[in-house]
Amino acid sequence: MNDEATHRDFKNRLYEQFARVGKAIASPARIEFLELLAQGERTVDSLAKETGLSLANASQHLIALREAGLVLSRKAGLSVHYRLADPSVFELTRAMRIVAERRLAEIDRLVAEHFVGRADSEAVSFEDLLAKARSGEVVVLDTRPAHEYEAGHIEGAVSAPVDALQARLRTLPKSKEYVAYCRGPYCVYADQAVELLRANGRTAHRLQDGYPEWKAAGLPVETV
Amino acid sequence: MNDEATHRDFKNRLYEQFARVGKAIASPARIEFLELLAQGERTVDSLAKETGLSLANASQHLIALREAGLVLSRKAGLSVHYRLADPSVFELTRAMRIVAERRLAEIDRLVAEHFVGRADSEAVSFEDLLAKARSGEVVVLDTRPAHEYEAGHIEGAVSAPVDALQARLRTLPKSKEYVAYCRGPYCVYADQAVELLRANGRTAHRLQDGYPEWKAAGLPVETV
DNA sequence: TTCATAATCAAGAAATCTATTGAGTACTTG
DNA sequence: CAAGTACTCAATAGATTTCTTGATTATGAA
Repeated sequence: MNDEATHRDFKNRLYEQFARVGKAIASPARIEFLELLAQGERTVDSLAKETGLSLANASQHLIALREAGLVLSRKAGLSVHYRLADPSVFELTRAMRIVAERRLAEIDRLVAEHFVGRADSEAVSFEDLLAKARSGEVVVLDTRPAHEYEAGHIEGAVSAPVDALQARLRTLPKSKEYVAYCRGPYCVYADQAVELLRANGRTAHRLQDGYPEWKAAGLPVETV
Repeated sequence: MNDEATHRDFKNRLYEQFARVGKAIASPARIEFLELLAQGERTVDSLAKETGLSLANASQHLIALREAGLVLSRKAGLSVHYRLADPSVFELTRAMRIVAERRLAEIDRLVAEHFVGRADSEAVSFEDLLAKARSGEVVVLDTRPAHEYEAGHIEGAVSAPVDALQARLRTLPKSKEYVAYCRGPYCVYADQAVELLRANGRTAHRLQDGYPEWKAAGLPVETV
């Protein structure tokens, strides 16, 4: 087929290409962007503001992600909207997260410290939610910012951004059961919502994972 | 739960941990090591020789992988043996490969150039092989170096390193059908074996993927 | 004990990556 | 058209990564 030297050269070039993808997820800032983009399309400006990075810096990171093939962009008016290029990109971030969770003790320490009092046993699994949803007794609350809800949410979920939840309490009857979700396993919006709801006499639980995981599992979603 | 600043700090620390894993797969050399380690345990020296890196350099990369939690090591006599720390590490490399294949045109170009004449349609899928194996008419050839076969191989496969295949031809009757596999989709040993077998009047096909993929799929494996 | 081997450590040069700053471009609005 | 906004580009300092070289440690063999 090919000689030894040619083959070594091929391998080197191939691994170099794979490494382009690896390098893309080698920076905390870019990993955070990928997590936010897993919720839906976002502009450079909005990503920069949410993460606290300067606009120029955010732009450079996004360009790096685009050059590694992980995201795509489109220009609309003044803004440039970035989005994940392929579902496989979310799978990659998930694979990275799983390795980190299994192998880095530091993660356990951080999570235990930050989510004091969060009992994993209280979280509702996707199967549980699907079963409850059929019974009609459960209200699913999307606690992410409104624009993320609009970009896509769990079928039948109601937008209830955690900032605005207090004001919406009147519209949430005590007779119902609530399940709150947000961006993913480390997102706190759902936890905060559950806390607030319980403090106000509602029955509420957190969904085990977030919207991107739900969507990746092929479960029903809705876009406005 | 926690205030805004504390939460930002938690996120930063968390993404930093994820990035440790990302950084580990951001180097072509380390990616190659992970692919080799997916075949089974190997010593620093053997990895250095196979990849052409200096011993010190190989050692440093392996230490970096260990510190990121991706591999484990054990000392036996003079040698230190490294191995993948967890099946999730192979899944991570696979996720990276899939993103690269889907998103980087350069990969298609490289593969098309290097594997001239390789028809993907000729490859045998895992299901095909399982069906054929039951009929008993197929011989499965492991074309990797002997020590990789010994570290673990597809159940029922015969070790037939491609270097030694010519000499073994006499023991391979023309009446049988052969399926050759090796390290993975970009490994050429199986292609070379198929070529040699066909040139000598045998019916031979390449298996679609390699041993690590077979094992990850939960299909039957054997260790000596 | 002496020697050889396998691996790691330590130090340094070169390359690469990251964040910042300031300028420049494209587009929208008044 | 002028002003403002969103983004990118270009240049740069500082940090990090990579590879090399030579020394050091640990183990096994003679």
